[in-house]
Amino acid sequence: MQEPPSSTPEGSLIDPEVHVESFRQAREARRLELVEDYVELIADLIGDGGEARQVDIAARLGVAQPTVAKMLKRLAEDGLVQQRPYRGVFLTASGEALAAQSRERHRIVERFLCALGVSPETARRDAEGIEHHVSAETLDAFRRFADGRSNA
Amino acid sequence: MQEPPSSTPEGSLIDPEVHVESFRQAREARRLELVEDYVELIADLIGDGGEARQVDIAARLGVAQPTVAKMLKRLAEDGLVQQRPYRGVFLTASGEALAAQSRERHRIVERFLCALGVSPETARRDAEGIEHHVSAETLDAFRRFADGRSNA
DNA sequence: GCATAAGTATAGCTATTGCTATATTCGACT
DNA sequence: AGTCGAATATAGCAATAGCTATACTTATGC
Ligand SMILES: [Mn+2]
Ligand SMILES: [Mn+2]
Ligand SMILES: [Mn+2]
Ligand SMILES: [Mn+2]
Repeated sequence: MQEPPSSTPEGSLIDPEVHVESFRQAREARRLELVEDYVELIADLIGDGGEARQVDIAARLGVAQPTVAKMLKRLAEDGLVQQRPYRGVFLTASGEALAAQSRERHRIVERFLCALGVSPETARRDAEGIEHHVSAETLDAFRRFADGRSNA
Repeated sequence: MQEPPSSTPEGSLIDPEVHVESFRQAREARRLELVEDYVELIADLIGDGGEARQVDIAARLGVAQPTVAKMLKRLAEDGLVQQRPYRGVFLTASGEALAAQSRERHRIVERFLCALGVSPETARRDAEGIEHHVSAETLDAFRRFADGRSNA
């Protein structure tokens, strides 16, 4: 069941080796989703209140505190955050870099959806998931569109 | 920029109870991603070659065959597919319904990205992930934009 | 200074999604 | 019919991401 030339009836399917690239990219993006959301949220909490506590992270993510504790340990192992026991968590240089990048992309995606005519509430909700699957090229298209709409 | 009263320094953070809604929606979408991709792919394989075999599903998703076998068992338990041992897998009525809906949304997202000026290759890759996080309202905006561009 | 509340750490559980290795079955060809 | 390669089934492992329950530490109020 491969059919390189052209003999099959319906043709909604592309080449398997091309098809698999999309799924691989989506899986990779899914793998990074949580990390990006965490560092972005930590950066926001520090910027807003000077510190990022587990309870606040847990409340905003909608998960239990031990879930946050476990993830912070992993982020620390990955060199993205530095945590002091029974204290808040802080971003390392690479953590800050990833946070800044994630936040900027998030901002652009949300602004783009609004520019397209989506309500602010829906734009906020959908952007939280969409942001992680937007490539540099698509992000550029989003940015251009949103800029064009606000200037016009 | 929320701060109903006004006391904290920076204000990039919204109300926690509003914030958590976005994360919950994204988590729920992530939970359904794989199921949607599977039924959509199975529908395409059946439409293209008359059957959906584990090897072909695995090759297109870029995962190992036992990974597919395990997922098919779960889809069968959920009543989305029907599998005959050592034979291909087929969609139930609800499986077909979910597949049709997922495929349509996928198609609209990819077409939208192309209409926005993104290259077909990037549109294909990004759509594979973005599709799962697009709400009905956003999908409608995508559809309108793409229709407008093709008519103009 | 101490009691108590709040926050954090830790243990242990489950479900999901991937993998490799191997046994079994099916199908096709001689 | 028997053989052999391809496909499937199954077992067992690991990482991720969630949970509850509970112990421990810190901070606050009196
Ligand atoms: Mn984000
Ligand atoms: Mn997000
Ligand atoms: Mn799809
Ligand atoms: Mn997809």
